[in-house]
Amino acid sequence: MGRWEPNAQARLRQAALDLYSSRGFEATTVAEIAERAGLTERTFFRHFADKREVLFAGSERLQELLVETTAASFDAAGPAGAVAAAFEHAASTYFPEVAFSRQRQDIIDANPPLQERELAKLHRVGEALAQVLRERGVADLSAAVAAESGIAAFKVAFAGWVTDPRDGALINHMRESFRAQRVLLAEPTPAPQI
Amino acid sequence: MGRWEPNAQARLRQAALDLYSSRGFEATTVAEIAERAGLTERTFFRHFADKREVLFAGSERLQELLVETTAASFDAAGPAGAVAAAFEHAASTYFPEVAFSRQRQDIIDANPPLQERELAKLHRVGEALAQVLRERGVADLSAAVAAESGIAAFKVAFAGWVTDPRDGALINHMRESFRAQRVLLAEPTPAPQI
DNA sequence: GCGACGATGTCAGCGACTGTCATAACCGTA
DNA sequence: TACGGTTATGACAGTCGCTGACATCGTCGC
Repeated sequence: MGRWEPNAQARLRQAALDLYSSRGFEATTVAEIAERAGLTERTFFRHFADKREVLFAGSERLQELLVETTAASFDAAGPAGAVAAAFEHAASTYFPEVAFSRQRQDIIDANPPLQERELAKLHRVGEALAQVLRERGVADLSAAVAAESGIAAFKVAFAGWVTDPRDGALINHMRESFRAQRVLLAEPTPAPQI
Repeated sequence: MGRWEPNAQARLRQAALDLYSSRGFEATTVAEIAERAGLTERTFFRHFADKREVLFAGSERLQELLVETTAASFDAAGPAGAVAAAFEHAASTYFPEVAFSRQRQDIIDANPPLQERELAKLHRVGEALAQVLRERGVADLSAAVAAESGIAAFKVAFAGWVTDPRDGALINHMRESFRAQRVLLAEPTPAPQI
């Protein structure tokens, strides 16, 4: 396929991860990444849209997975239930080892530009899930709220998992997070006026 | 204050908004903005951290407001209730006219980099609200979930408002969104296994 | 008036990202 | 085996966002 060695993209990703971890994201130039991978800067930008995207390539898979499982469990679980079920299913099948996720998250947490990209990816996932719900007859408002609320619970669960892996597998954090959400919002306190 | 004319920052912001609206965000260079404001590119970056920040300067005010009102209504409303109350209060006091918000949102919606920045700002608001709750004895998990869920409802409400202003004031969208969230998550459907 | 201080201008430079064209490897086909 | 088409890469130039360093202008207190 490539000109010389195979797996150009994988080599670029590995080189980027190494440098981001050691020198830091900002202090790493794309030229350095390319050089370490035995390629040129221009080639880097043919494989990744920008310097941040290296860390997020493959996230479409997660979105597809969530869309599929949400659609699959919608009839039985309803909007919010289907979204929760999808995230819990993904928690036990999609995510790599804690150690890897942790290393990746450390890089992201240390760099605002990367956090922005991560949030944007999650937001797109939310839009995709809302779309699934809408296609199944859920009203616009409810669909959006169910999807965004699912994202909210996921964010918290994932953050808790990488922060404190000794609490157990991601699936446990996920269940806890969704449960806490139900408990908190089930309280019959209509927001009072100020 | 300034060297020549006053209100340098306001002039820069206005110039940026005009150009972003007419030519588009990408097609506008910082040099053009500065020139239109009668200043230099370097001065632009003394007033705004980057090209995107022009659209988000002042968002600290919203965060402060939300933090204050969440703290104020916590005792009476509890975690989720206080967050909801804060957003509903902000909805009726903070946000400018629909027309202005709409124009601004059009710019943001048309440019992924700006969406990223907006999501990042909202995320920081969520962190601040979670911090408020934690300081009042709410457990980490519950605090984070309550705050993030509030952000979720707010996002939906705001999007609905700027999309369909004929549905009424932002406060109405906000109440509807939080109500929908309570209804959706109150359904006694524990997420079933897949 | 004079000196401290804050805001602006000027200049040089790095690095992310893009467009364009040339070139080297791969693939099927004759 | 030679050939032509396709695809990935290299090479080069250029734009633009953004920063550091230093000079300069205006304002304010004395």
